[in-house]
Amino acid sequence: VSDEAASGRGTTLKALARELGVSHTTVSNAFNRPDQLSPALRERILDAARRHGVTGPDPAALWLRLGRTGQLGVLFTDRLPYAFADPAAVQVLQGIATVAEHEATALVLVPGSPTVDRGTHAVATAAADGLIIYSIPPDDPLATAAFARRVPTVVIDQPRQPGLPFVGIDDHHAARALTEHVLELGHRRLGILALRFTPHSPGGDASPSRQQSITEPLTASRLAGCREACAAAGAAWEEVAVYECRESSTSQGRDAAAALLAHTPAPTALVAFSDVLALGALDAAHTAGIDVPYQLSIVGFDDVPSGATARPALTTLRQPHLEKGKRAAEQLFSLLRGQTAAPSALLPTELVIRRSTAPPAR
Amino acid sequence: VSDEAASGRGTTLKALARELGVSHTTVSNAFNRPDQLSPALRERILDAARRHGVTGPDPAALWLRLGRTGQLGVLFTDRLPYAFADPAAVQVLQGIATVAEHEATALVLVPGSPTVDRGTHAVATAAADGLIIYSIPPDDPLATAAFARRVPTVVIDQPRQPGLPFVGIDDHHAARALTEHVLELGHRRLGILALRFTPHSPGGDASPSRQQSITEPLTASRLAGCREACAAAGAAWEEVAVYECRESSTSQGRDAAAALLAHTPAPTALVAFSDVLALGALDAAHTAGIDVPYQLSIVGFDDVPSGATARPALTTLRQPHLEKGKRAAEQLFSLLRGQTAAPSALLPTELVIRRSTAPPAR
DNA sequence: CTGAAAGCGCTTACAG
DNA sequence: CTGAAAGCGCTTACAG
Repeated sequence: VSDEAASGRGTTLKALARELGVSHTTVSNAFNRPDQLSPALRERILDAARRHGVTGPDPAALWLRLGRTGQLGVLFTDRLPYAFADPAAVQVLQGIATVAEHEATALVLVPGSPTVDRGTHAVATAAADGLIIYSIPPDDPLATAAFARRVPTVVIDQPRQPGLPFVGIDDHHAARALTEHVLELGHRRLGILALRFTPHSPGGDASPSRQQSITEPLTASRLAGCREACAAAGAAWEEVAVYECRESSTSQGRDAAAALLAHTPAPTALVAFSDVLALGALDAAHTAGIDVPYQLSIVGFDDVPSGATARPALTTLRQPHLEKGKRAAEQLFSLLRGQTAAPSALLPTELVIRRSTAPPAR
Repeated sequence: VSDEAASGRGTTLKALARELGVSHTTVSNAFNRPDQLSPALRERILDAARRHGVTGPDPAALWLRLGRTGQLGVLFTDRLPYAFADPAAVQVLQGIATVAEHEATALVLVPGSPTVDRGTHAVATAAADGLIIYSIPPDDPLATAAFARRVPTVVIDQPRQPGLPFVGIDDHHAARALTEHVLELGHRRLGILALRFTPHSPGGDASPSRQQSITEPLTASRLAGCREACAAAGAAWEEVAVYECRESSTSQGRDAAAALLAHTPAPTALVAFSDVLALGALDAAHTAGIDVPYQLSIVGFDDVPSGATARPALTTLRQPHLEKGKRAAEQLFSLLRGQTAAPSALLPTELVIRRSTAPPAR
């Protein structure tokens, strides 16, 4: 019974059975159905198992036999490493992890793919009984491969899929409320730090014509919300400068703010689609010697902790990230238990006014 | 060929073979050994597969048959959800994810356990070819269960295991350097916001006698470094107030600072074992109307982004978190490829002096 | 180029 | 209370 090293696998239950002179089944029962054998024999078997470092049946065999792995798959954006750069996204994952810990369930984080094929493979192959999909472009091969699995699935934010429960917020409404706040302060020349328009668009200053080509639903909804607020306030949308940020990072926020501020006339208020982006803009303003909020107002979106402690503290639109993750995980677990799917959840958002906004100068 | 819904599994290669009137093997070859059959037949098979939503062989069967899953297990602290609250820890995970994405490999995040049994089970059962262990107490059942797997394993920070490669920093030396900075400014009354002493200790003010019972190697090393610096500078260790924080969060930092500042005489400098803790202390000082750095110096440990943008910007000890994760993942991949283990890596650290430290008042 | 056979490690009726 | 048998879905020599 010492083929462990060679096989890369531990001692098998069968080997244990042979050693003890009992049947394969009996060893299995010792682990799974204690009532099927005498306590004495069971102890003898468990003892031998311990001696051989066997903690239980082989997980690969279990999966094949039982058809479940006890693990949840998580598609955490199409660019796994980038997602960790935004605390808002991390909170979503933390929410998922909170539920997973409680259920003693492991989480399989599936990376998207530089190359299409291998990415498809990783999702198709992920050892998971169900999937949580967070912020994936609707036409991404990752999403396609995920849906092809046909396992219980819950979607957070994007992509909404007919028939699948999702958890999210009303992005349109939220962006409108945020923009209204800025407009009500009297600003008319706005700059928007938007998120990406399509999975592979180049980023940068976005002419109105480029705004036609947006395929990312989240960006489209928010931009539409901004536009609606402007229309209601009688502010000309053509004069709103939009900059596309490819990812939510402070460095993109800095670049975007610098570009936006170089417009003539310069915007008096910047609306960022994430706090991380807004924090980058804040930094750019500091560097340029621009006083926030008296020379420039900046608003974010998300309400991450560092926005609250920034100087000036960031006005933002709060959304419940932790709750998003928790809800999605809970829904997935009830799906897995065969309960009928909970209805999709639209979570509440809230405008949080702090110190980074003020009426325009002059 | 429509048992999909029932079985929870997709169409099998066998079913495909039956439908096409070819052998099981031939279908397998279509996926794995294109040279074993005619291109025309291969296309016919792949076509049928597509029609049935079959993206490849069943992953469970593959794992059992081939003995590998193509996934990496990650034990990300013993309390998975808490780890996401510290940006430093998240950066480690980001480093791991960067390499994983590049290798198109999924990551299995295994939660620790409220209850021992189930936690043990989750590690024992994780669908992983190798393990990365990050910041787990040496005697945690999670660690024990992980080592029992006997798969290629790399440890980050803790617990160092004879025979296993690890990636980390010299905590003793780093803490000493940090403390020396404070001492050189002239401070003699220090307060230390330490990390937990043992997995289940209560936290709070830590008398010298309680300091004897530390089992967490990281806390022990750092405290020893502080102590050594004090001894070298002739500062009495008995007068250094130590507070044990159970986890690295701003709220623990606030509580710790409040408790430490209530000592008589109050410390003139606070040394925190993480930036997140230091940021909490900074907040507590603000709230109490204490001016940092002129009435109180605060130093952190880690160098997370929000420490640099805090007001005042945090003096800290930088450690390369991203690099820790990357190195560990790279070492694990070379282990998995059968290369000899790279030697353990001790990564460099650096004292970063910013605005949160100054000579003591008076 | 194709197909029948063995076996990866296990669980679950089922017969004793 | 115990054990022999079937089968989960696949790959890999091997014989044709």
